[in-house]
Amino acid sequence: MSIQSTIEASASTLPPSLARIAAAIRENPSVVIDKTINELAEECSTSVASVVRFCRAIGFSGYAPLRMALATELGKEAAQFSGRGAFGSEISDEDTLPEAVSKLAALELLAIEETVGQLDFDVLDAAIDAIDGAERILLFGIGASQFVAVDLAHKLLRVGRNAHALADPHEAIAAAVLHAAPTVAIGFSHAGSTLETVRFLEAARANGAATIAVTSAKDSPLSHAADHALFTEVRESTFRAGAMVSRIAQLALVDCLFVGVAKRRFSETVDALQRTREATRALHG
Amino acid sequence: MSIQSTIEASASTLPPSLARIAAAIRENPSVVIDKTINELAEECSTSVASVVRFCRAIGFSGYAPLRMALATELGKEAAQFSGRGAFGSEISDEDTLPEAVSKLAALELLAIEETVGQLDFDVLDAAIDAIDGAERILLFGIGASQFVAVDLAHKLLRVGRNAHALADPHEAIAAAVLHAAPTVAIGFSHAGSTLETVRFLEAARANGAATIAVTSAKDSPLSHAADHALFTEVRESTFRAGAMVSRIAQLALVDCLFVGVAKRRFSETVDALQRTREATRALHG
DNA sequence: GTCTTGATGAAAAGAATTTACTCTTGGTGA
DNA sequence: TCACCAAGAGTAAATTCTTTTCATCAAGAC
Repeated sequence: MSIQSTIEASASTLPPSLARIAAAIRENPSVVIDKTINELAEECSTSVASVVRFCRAIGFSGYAPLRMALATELGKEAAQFSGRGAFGSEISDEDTLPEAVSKLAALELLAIEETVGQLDFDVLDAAIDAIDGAERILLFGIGASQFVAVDLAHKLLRVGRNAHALADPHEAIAAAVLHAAPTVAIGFSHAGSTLETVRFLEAARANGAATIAVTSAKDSPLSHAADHALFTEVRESTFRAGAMVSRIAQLALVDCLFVGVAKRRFSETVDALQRTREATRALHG
Repeated sequence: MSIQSTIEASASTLPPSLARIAAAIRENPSVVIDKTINELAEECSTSVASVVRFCRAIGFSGYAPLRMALATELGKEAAQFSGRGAFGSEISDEDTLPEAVSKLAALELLAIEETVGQLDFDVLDAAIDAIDGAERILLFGIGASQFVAVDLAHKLLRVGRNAHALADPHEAIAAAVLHAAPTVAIGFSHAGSTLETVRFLEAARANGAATIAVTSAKDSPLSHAADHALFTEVRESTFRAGAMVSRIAQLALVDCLFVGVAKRRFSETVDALQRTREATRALHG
C-alpha cells in the first residue's frame, strides 16, 4: 500500500491540524521533500510537533523516514511517466521529430504493458488449448489486422503447425465451412465490428470449429462470435497513431498465444525452429 | 545524468577518503537513505566533514539534497524492474504461462524502449528526407523482415505515397535497376547479412537511388550498403524469443519513420487517412 | 629548508528534529 | 455548577543531525 493512499485513507480520522498537513501533502506530495519540518509546519499553520504526530499517525517513526519513503515513491511514479513524453497528448504537427517519436513510443509501450497486464490467463489458456488441439488453424483479418493474422500463421507454420492466413473474405468463408479435420478459427479485428471477420467466425462456429477473437472491443460482435475472446488494451488517442499502436498490441498478444502453443510442444518446437533456421542458412551459403 | 553514474565518473578524481565514500555508495546506494551523515562517515572510517565535501564534489549542496535525490533515483530504478518479471532470463519449458508471457513482454518493452532511446535523429531525419523526396519507394525484406517491409509499404500507400513491398529477390532487383522516377530503396534484415537484401540495396544504389537499411547489426553488409542506416536494439536472449522481439523493434522503428514522413505532409496525410477510412467504412455499410 | 597546496578530522556553530511539558477546550458526572 | 478528564494543539527545551570553521599533516615546489 502506497504512502499516499495511506494518507488518503487516514485523512478522515485525523484531527484538524493533522488533517491540514495531510491535505497539503495530498495536494503536492513533493512539499515533504522540498521543505523542512519547520517550513511544512508553518505552511500548514501548525507546529512542528504536530507534523511529527502526523508522521507517527500514518505509521512512520519520524519526519526523516517519511521523507525518504515518499521520495522513493515519487521516484517510482516519475519513472512510470518518464520517457513517455507528454502523455496522452496528441501527436501534432507542431511536435519536433523527437517529440513525436517519443509520444508514439510511449503509446506503444503502454499498449503492450496494459494488454499483457489485463490478459485473462484462463481465456488465454483455453485459446491455446484450442489451437493445440486443432489440426487446421484458419486465421483471418482485414486491413491492418491482416498483417497480424499473417504474422501468426507464419510463426505457427514455422513450428510445424497447419496454419493458413486467408487472403480474402470469400476464401475465408469457404475454408471455414469446409468439413475437414478439427479446426480452430481465429479472427482479428481491432474495432471488433468488421463484418467479414465476424461472418468468418460465425461460419466456422456453425461448422463445429473452435473460435478465437482478437480485438480491442470487449463488447463487440466479434467477441460474441468467439468461444475465446482475447482483448488488446489500446488508448487510442486518435486515428493518427491508432493503427500503429493497435497493431503493436495485437502482435504482442499474438506472441503470447504463440509462446503458449510453443510451450505445449516444447521439444518439437525447438527442433522445428532449429531445422527451419538451418535450412534458411543453407540458402545463404 | 544519474547520480550514480555521476559518482562513478568522478570517483577516479576523488581523494582517498572521499573515494571511500563513493565506493560505499556505489556498492550499496541505499546506505545514504538508511544512515545519517554520522553513521555513513563512521562506516567509511572518515569524518562527517568529508561526507559533506563529497556531497559538494558530486554537485549537491549538502547531505539532505543528495539523500532526497538518491531516494528518488532508487525509486525510479525499483519501478523499472518491478512488473518486468525475471529480467533477461531465458524463457524455458518450466515457466508457467504467466511467467513466460511476462518475460516475453518484458523483452519486447525493453526492445522498443532501447530502440527508440538510441535512435540517431539526424540519420532518421535524413532517411525521412530521402523518403519524402522520392517518387518511388521500394521495400524489401525476407522472412520475418518481409512483414515489416509490407507493413511500412501498406502505411505509406494509405497516405498516398507510391510504395511497393517487393515479394521476391528477382522482382526486387528488377525494380531496383529500373531507371525510373527518383527512387528510395529500403532494405530490412535483422541480422544485416541477408544476401538478397544486401544485393537489393547495392543494385538500387548503383542505379542512383537513395538507400536506407533497417537492421540490428551496426557493422554489417546491409548497413554499409545503405546511405542511411537505422538500427534496432534487441537483447536477443535466444532464437526462441528473438524473432518476435526483433520484429516488434523493427515495427517500432518503422513507425518512427512513418510518423516523420507523415509530419512532412501533415494536412495531406490527415486528409488521405480520412478518405481511406471513409471509403472502407462505406464498404461495411 | 621553507613554503605552498590539498587533504583531513576535531570541534564549534547552526539547523533540524524529537521529546517533554503546558495550555486550552469541550465534555462528563457528582 | 463545578471539578475533572481527555483530546488536541503549541512552546520550549533537549537531542540529534548537519554544516562550517579551523588546525594539522603530508607531499611536492622553489
